Amino acid sequence: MDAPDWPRFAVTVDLVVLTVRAGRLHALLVRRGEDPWRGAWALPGGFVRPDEDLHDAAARELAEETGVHQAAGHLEQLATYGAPDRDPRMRVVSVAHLVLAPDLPEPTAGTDAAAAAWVPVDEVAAAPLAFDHARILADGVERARAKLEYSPLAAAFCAEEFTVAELRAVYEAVWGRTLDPRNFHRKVTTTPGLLVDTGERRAEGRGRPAAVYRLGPATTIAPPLSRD
Amino acid sequence: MDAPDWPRFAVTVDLVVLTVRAGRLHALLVRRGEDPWRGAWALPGGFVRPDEDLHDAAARELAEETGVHQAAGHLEQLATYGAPDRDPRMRVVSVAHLVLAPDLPEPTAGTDAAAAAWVPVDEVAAAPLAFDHARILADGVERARAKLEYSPLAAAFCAEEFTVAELRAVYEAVWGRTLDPRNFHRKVTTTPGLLVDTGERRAEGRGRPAAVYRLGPATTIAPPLSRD
DNA sequence: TGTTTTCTCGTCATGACGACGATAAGCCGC
DNA sequence: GCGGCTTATCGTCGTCATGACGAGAAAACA
Repeated sequence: MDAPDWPRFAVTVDLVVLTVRAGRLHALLVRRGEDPWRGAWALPGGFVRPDEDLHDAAARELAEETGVHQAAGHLEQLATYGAPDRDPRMRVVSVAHLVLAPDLPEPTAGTDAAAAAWVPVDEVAAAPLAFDHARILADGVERARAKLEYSPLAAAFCAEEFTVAELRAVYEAVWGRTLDPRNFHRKVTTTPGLLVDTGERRAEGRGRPAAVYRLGPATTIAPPLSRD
Repeated sequence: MDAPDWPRFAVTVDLVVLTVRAGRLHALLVRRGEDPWRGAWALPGGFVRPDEDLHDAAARELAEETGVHQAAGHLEQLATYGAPDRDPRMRVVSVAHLVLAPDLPEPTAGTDAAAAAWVPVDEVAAAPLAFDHARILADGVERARAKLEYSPLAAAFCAEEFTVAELRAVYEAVWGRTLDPRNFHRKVTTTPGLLVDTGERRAEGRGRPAAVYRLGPATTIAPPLSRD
């Protein structure tokens, strides 16, 4: 009755892993060791196992291939890419996921990948990506930029405790523009439930020490911040 | 070299088809004619063909199974659902799509489906859906509600030419709340590029005839409408 | 002890919005 | 034809959020 004559596909997860380093938005890329696209940069990813949920597969590949453990940070599904010719070997449907991670101490400690590197997203155009990964990366970056407007997701780029200036630096790096420190401070500190003051304060070198906050229970920023 | 030992999955598309009828948001559901879940309501959908893009598969299934041609309306990818046990027969990964369609003259002229019907979304809870389709439908409805805030997508529920009152009726049906006609009128008519006045006006029974508009080139509504 | 740097609080004008009044322009029943 | 009803459209007003910017607070540095 259940004749297995349905078309069969390979299903993979691809990962758009973003972080903020040195004031710039970076993506995690790996260098391919096999054909096709041998030697080209690609998004980390791999095949989904037979009894594995998509989300679990993404988290596993993240840990396996990049050494990034999703303890901190944020993982969400991005979109699915399934053009018939996107992989010349076979029919592959890839469920792309978006990861926002704080800048890790171990930058590219990959177990599996030939080489992994953080690449500034505005320099990726110079190094063509394998398959349709350029499009996937662009979609992931756009999703991240959009979500910072109305969600507290910027904190996923920070440590658990952070200052307003650190949070603002995330926005400036992701959006590629400067924000007025005073208006930004007013916005994030007066949005109810967004930030919780830990009472501590921290001096980052020069200047007056900043209050240290932790993320509050708010899930949205309404009205949103605007990137214009 | 390419040993075909990768896990193989069946890939389907499922459709969340929404329309506004009689002032209420409806979803298009089909009644299943096969086990499992025989006799239960389900989302329309089907298997992706070996050489077919995901978007094309969704459009094909929409036409085949529901008789809805996507000439008017809007089709976008929603999300992908791939829990290992979501279908007891086999490992199925489903790429859900969201369709927003104007109220069609032929409501449920299905070619393939045993029975298809428009069901008000707030009555779906009374009739449990097959598989994880309740979750998919909820995600689709939430996506539609959210997108009306900042995009001109409400017009996808209308004919090509429409009045401000018709557009407002869409918002009220999708959001399940009333909006002030005067403030709504001000918002949509003063947002640059959102509406183009056709010069015509149309009398819908009682009351002063309304100006007839067509969608303009604007792609976003900023600042957004708020559903509170 | 200044000077610089950064954090934080205020001020002010502008713009968008919710609540609502008022007018315009068509139906309907008599 | 004439009010009455209904809907569309235009205005007004107070409130709130915002961008631009001034100014004080609190540290490091010379």
